[in-house]
Amino acid sequence: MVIKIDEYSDIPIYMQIRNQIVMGISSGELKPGEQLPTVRALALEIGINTMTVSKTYQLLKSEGYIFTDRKNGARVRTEIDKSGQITEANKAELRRIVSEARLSGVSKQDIIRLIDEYYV
Amino acid sequence: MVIKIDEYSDIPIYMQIRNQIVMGISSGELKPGEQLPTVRALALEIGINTMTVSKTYQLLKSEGYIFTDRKNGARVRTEIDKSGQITEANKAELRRIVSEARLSGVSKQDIIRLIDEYYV
Amino acid sequence: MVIKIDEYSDIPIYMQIRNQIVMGISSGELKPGEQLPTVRALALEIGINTMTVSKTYQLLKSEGYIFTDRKNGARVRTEIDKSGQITEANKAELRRIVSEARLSGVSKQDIIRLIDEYYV
Amino acid sequence: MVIKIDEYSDIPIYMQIRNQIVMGISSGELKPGEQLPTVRALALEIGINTMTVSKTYQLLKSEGYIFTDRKNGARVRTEIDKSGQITEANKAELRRIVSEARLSGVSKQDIIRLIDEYYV
DNA sequence: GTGGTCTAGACCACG
DNA sequence: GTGGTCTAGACCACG
Repeated sequence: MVIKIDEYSDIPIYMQIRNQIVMGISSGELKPGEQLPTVRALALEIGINTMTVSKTYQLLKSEGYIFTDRKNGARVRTEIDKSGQITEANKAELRRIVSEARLSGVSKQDIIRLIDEYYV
Repeated sequence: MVIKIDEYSDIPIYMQIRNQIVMGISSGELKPGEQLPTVRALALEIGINTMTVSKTYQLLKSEGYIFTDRKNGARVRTEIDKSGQITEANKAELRRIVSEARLSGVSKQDIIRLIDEYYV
Repeated sequence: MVIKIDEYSDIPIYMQIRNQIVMGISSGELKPGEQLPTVRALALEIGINTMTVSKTYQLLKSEGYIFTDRKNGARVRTEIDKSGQITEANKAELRRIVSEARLSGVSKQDIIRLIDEYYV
Repeated sequence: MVIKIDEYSDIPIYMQIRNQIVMGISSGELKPGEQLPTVRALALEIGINTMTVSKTYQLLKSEGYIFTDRKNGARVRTEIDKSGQITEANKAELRRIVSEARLSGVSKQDIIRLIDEYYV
């Protein structure tokens, strides 16, 4: 899986990587149990500090998306918590996005079409 | 309109205020042409510095949501730009949220139900 | 001559009026010697404070564009100073505008075409 | 690049800095990708508050002229948006300047000569 | 070390 | 009275 960093983005690098890995897991590009690159390898590949990748992995681990063992490094969890809930933070974000879209004249149908596209 | 600040949030105060005002305009709680509280009044009400509120108003102004004049203070714009487009940043956020929701076992229908609720 | 105020503009009202009168004189819409509306009449017409119009007239007077006498009120000067020079402030502004236009990919010809259009 | 502040100017300090940086980028004195001084360094050099410089950088960032990251500070963007358009505000300013110049007896050729000089 | 945020307090032009 | 600007100083996340 290729990680791409947008240097112009306001989103911190460690969070950009985290988001792309989460989306990779969701889309199936990263399979349950699949090995992630080592911190060192990914840092080298992207051209950033190992500390930054390490931060990403720790975050993903604390969120329950990956697990690490000493032998095999980081791997995608096979059983990701299915709370069936959207987090409060994400609900708030969603509401903000919908409000901004609506004010820009975007129809509800257009937003739903995007959901359709992203929910793979 | 009541502005509520979550002091533990990662979102900066000026941005929390901005988001709530944008959502207020979208929901109709804030009507086109309606007067916003003065910088000083809002700062006093929330218990924060006037500079912070001022930053919010300048942001909202630069985004075309409100305008200010020195006599009347800040007011909601009557004609907000209708690009008909969702910004790229919001699309990326939406995609992230959908991915996370899907991984948590949230159905597409549930997300669409939220869109329905927020798109007032 | 019709004065139009843009309430969304960052330019102070008194300056907006001043600019439109100067452009009116330059375009010939306001002839040398022509009577301007009284402070009170113009304020009423635009729907603003008389103080603001008064400020405009004092500025125009100090700049040598108009003169006032007790009998006839304000009139356009017949002999406006022909220094043959662009003010330093206007040169700086012109340079800024040209720089911004150039960075936006506007050609020199396009700018000159605008000069042509505005130099009536 | 040397930034010079005119403390007697009506133009706010943060805007004077902004204008000089934009003109520096346009003239090529500041190259794409080039590092800008840090907020602290520039504030110290000019003898103003860091907040003021910070405001300038945020403005330039929101306008798409520069970008910032926490590691390297601020840098000139390599791909500045080429709308190919002069903004409405700049057109209005240009029109005002042309009118004033014309009234001062400046010929159209003289103005075009200045455009020629500034469009580097 | 870097920019980003925030405070407390001040002065200013506009209207 | 209003927003706009600026200072001096502080703390923070990111990397």
